[in-house]
Amino acid sequence: MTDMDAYERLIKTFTPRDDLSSDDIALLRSMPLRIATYGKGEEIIAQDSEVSESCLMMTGWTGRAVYLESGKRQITALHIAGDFVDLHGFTLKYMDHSVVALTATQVAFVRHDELKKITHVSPHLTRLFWMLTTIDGAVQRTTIASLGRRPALERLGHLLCELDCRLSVVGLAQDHRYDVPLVQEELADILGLSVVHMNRTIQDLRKAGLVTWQGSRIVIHDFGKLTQFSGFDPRYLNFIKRER
Amino acid sequence: MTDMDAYERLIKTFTPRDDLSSDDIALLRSMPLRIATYGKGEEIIAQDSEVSESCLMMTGWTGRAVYLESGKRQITALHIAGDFVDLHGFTLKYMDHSVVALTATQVAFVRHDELKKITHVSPHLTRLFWMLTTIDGAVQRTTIASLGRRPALERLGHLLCELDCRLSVVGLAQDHRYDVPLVQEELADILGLSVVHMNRTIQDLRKAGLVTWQGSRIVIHDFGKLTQFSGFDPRYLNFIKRER
DNA sequence: CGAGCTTTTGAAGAACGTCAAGAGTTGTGG
DNA sequence: CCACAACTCTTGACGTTCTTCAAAAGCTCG
Repeated sequence: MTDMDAYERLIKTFTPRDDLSSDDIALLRSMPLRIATYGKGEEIIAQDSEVSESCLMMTGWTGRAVYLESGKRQITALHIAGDFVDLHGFTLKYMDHSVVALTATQVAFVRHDELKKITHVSPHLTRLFWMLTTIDGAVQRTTIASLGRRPALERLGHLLCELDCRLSVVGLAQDHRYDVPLVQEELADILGLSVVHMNRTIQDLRKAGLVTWQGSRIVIHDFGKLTQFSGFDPRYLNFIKRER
Repeated sequence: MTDMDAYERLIKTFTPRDDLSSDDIALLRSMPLRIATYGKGEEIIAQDSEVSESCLMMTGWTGRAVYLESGKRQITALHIAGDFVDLHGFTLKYMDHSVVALTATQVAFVRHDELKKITHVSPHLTRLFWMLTTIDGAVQRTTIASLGRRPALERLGHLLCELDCRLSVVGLAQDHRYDVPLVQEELADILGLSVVHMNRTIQDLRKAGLVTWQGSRIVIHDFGKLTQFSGFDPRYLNFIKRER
């Protein structure tokens, strides 16, 4: 994990969803990448800015944050290793949100002119990059359903199930155990709750015996039970290999 | 409006965001379309199904509905003329939500093999189709921010501002007047509220003097005031012409 | 050890949901 | 054209969920 290079990281983002040809891989490897690091709390991309490159997560956690006029903040998405945080910037240019490093973070930037080149030479890779943005949309729809129709406890349970799946795929969770290096205020901004209610909801989840949660370490005791309780169905994550 | 053909409709979806060359237009016109109509309440695409075509809205209103185990429903997006409701199905195939006709509806289906062909022959059109799905993502992020951090009244105000903008572009709103052919239960499912609270929120909005709302007819008295009140910033809709 | 951050607790209130019923509207069949 | 059924909107009463304010307790790091 530690010494995985950025190209391998990128390749491993695609392979759970479709096979890559050796030409595909060679083309990916031909793209220049710019590695950058950020400290905890740093802003990687500013809300309302215009972008000409997009960033792939190597290590750490980032979030997409929307700051409202009221001073409130909503984190609309959480990103971990292998996620292309702002690939939508390739077609939009305008950033409707900021990207913040929630932990120390290493990312690899790809210039948009390189992505544009790919749309000219590889329809298949183009569709795969496109797919990454539509999977992102699927995750967002699930978030909308959670925020709109699930009470706090189920919302939290659903998030933990999603993180379990996503972290497992990149080797950051085993046996339904993983670290969530976020403070409760950040979790509250993800789940649309106040910090106080976030804290009480976590305690409720503990009391329900569904998870052990000490510091940043989370252990899900009965994953099936948690998925059922929170209405989690992993299919929206599209971890399925098919021709795309 | 009434006798606009499906190709014109499609072209008009792109042109507010980027210019099309005559080759682009010819290519779009070469795609076979299948026109279909649906009655109010009919399901156009079933949740959890696999799709091999995507549909462009010609007339009417549709919504993306997620049905939860609890029996609750969340409408994650609203679609009107010119919207490509399930273009993400091209890269995902799996539908994590259903598409329902909220009014009588006419749509044009495009087969995915035709879209695939486009990825082989037109990088530019490919990026434009891709853009439609990323704009969709931007709208979803705004929805997440609304559901997570805005109280009911502002949430409703924000929705009305968004609809005003989107309907105006396709000629279905003038002078901040338009029709919303939805019952309050549907609005509640969009805004994540109960029907009763939806009703009271609409009444609050009326009392605040911000809109007149009789039957399906909505008149926004002071659009600037409403945008300010609800924190609406239209930039996320990406109605800006630029090279994509 | 102390400052600053994070978690936790209590108490009070606001926002929103649920239940139940009445009023208004629309559509349909006789 | 009327009557009735079904749907939609509205209102009231009450309960629950969640927020806000305030402060205490625990943790971390220099």
